[in-house]
Amino acid sequence: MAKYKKRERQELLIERVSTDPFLTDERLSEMFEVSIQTIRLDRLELNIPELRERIKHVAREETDKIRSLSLQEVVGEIIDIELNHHALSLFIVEEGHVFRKNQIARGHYLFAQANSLCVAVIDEPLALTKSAQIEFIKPAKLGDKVISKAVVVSMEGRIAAITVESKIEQRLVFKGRFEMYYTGEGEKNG
Amino acid sequence: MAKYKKRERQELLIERVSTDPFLTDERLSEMFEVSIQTIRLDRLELNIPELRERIKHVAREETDKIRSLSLQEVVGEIIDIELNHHALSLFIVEEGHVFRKNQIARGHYLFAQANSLCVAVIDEPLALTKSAQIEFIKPAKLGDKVISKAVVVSMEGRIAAITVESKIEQRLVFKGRFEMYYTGEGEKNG
DNA sequence: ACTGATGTTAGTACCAACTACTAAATGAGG
DNA sequence: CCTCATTTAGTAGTTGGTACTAACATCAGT
Repeated sequence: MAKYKKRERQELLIERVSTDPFLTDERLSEMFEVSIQTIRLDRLELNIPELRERIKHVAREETDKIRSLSLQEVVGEIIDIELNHHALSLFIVEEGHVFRKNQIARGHYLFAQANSLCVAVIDEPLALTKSAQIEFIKPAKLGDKVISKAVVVSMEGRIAAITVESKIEQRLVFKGRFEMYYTGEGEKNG
Repeated sequence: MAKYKKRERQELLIERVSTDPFLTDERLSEMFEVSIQTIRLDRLELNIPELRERIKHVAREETDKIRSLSLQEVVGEIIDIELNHHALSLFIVEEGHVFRKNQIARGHYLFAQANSLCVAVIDEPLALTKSAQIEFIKPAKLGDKVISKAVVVSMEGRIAAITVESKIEQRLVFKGRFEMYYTGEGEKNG
């Protein structure tokens, strides 16, 4: 019994095909040392589509992803906002955001969430970060839902001061104080 | 002459196929009201591969993008490093990094470059950002090459202090002071 | 009006990578 | 030994092509 049992083989098959969708039945049959027909029966039972359909699917999916990635301009989803006063956003920690080793989110994603929120809360044509003091209190992990709240403390002479607090299940994980530079209609008066 | 001339048709063909790689010769022949053979001759002359190859190409390209995006773990390319002392990285501002309105790079990308560099320069199994004070001195624009330099000032009691300066053509655009928390082999002794 | 070049269409044989189906061989367990 | 599950073999048909040959069609120039 050099080969696998049906059950075993099918589990491995799922894994192989999902990590490399470009495998033909022929290649797979060589890998598992079974006939092509067996592979086809397996795919049938497991509802795995044929090579071409898999590739097509990948191609379709990925053209979609390009869109959602250029929308990654803003990190986190804004769930409440009152311009020039405060704003709330939600950021869910996904695989791409964490260190593989320990599943902890890279700091710059938490920063990015806070920074995006600061840009969004300022109701002016131009808003750029001027400076920030930030603190990472607890690490955020894969799957965590981070709620970030920005509060505008003051807006004077083209500089807004904003405080941000990010929490996971009510626990503070990040806080920061941002100074934003802005210009806009009011510029004529100043 | 309801149809197009050869020249015209071929130009349109390129456009159609590049905007939608999923078109079969049959669909294309209907669109241009010519025979399938004509479409095939056109593809041959224009070096346009067949449907399946086009799809495969898209799929491959995009799976690469995913990889390079999850490799976006580190923002910027490290060009010189001496562990626990200093490190240099290059970050080129691309379309995805800027505000569409004014082509200015979002602050969190400059932060991410600096932050990644701080993580990289610490030669310990775990290194997390604890706090940072940062300043954005001048905006970085589309196409700019940002060189970031991190210098480790001290490493004591699991906390490293690092200063970072980022420049575009010798001009300072960003600076920051990072505190990194780290643990490693030395943990047993502490 | 005839000739030639260019462009278009038709048709055949072949390919990869399948699906869908039937049928036979093999194995492992009771 | 028998039996049921599993595996293999083999055939016909599909899609979306390549590669090639041959037959038109069209128009331009002489």
